[in-house]
Amino acid sequence: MNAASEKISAAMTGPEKLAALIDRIVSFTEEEKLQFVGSFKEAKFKKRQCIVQPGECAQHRNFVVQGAFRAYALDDEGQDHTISFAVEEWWITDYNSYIYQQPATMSVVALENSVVLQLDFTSEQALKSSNHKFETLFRILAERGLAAHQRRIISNLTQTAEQRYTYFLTHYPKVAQRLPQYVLASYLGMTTEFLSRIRNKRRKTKQ
Amino acid sequence: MNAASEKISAAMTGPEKLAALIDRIVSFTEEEKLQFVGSFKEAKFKKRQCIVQPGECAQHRNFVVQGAFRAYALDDEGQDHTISFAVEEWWITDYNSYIYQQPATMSVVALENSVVLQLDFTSEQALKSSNHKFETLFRILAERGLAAHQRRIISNLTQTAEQRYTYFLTHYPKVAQRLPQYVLASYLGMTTEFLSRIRNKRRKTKQ
DNA sequence: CGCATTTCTTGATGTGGTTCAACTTTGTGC
DNA sequence: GCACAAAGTTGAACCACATCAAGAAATGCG
Repeated sequence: MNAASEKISAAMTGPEKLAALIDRIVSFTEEEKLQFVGSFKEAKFKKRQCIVQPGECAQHRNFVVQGAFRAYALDDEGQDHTISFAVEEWWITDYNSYIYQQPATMSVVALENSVVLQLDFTSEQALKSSNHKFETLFRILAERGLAAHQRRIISNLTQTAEQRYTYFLTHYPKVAQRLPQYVLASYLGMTTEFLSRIRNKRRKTKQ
Repeated sequence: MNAASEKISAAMTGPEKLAALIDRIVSFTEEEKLQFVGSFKEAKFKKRQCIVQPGECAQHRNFVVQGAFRAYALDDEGQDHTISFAVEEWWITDYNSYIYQQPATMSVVALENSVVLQLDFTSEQALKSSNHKFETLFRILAERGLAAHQRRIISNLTQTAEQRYTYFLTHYPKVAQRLPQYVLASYLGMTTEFLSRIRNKRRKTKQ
């Protein structure tokens, strides 16, 4: 079976998921996939465990095999803001810290007991210089991330809290159910109280 | 003289600026720099001229040689929001449109009479596949853009309007003077009236 | 199971920032 | 250099969303 056409399913192992994912972005040989996936190490984290801490350098790019994580930062008043999150087959780290190898400004924690595949910075450099195709893969990942971040900035600037929630709900219905409300609220740039009110209001008008 | 150590100055030509810029990111031979820069075409735009329009595909990645541009989107009420801007030696386009080659959602317009070097999508693909180093260069540009966008999202989520303005002012004092106030205000996520009040208040408390 | 902790809800009140409108200043094309 | 357009200012009213507080529900864990 050709992994390029393979749908990623919960039944697959972590390495299988990762191999299938990269094969959909750039076409690889079996050996290349093995080399790529072999550069990652599996790690398990319990709920509330931290994989990146402010002040310390983000060592890894993390591919989520099972579970969920969120990255958050604190403001001057100690308020918590969700910068990004990740569920199965998504990536997460403090990119600013990872790519510049500087101390992180945010925390990344497990929201559930989770399994990830971790690629450390040095191994990533080795992969990229060993094969043009790996360089291409990371370039595409970065570009897509850039485009997604730009869409989020547009959404934050142009939409109201309720519009952002509605958008999220239609595009990520499963994730919206799975994330704790305070995580979703702070990701969308509002308080948990306000999101509660929005949901309440929508429940009433819907039926 | 080695371009890697060369400071970019207003006296340089567009191609010289571009060559110096890429050489600071990845080390290139003279031929490589010529090949890279040769793939760009110079174009001039008058103030208020549009280089990307909503509905049409962003054809180019634009390197600003002289002048200034801004990218903006309109919300449901027709309000104008500055998504990004660029002055000399910065890049600008609708990335989402450019990388996926889909219709743009935003407009990019010249804020002054300007000169740019334009790389069209097909030429960019050719460059990337012809040489691993070019692929690396674009990967690094995308990564840095991603990190910058993430910092902006954090700033929008965690800071007040005044804090964002203060931050901008200390980090980009010249740009802050050069951009029209309504552009800066909508970039920072506030109205031009409110930025006017912030500036006014700061003038009073400073002296 | 049962107790503690975390998460969510709801109301009352507060505020950072917007809106609208009228005016002043600055820039620009002919 | 004048006329008109574009950009910036100021005040008053308003609103989307935050804050605070207190209780209810859900979750986790010994």
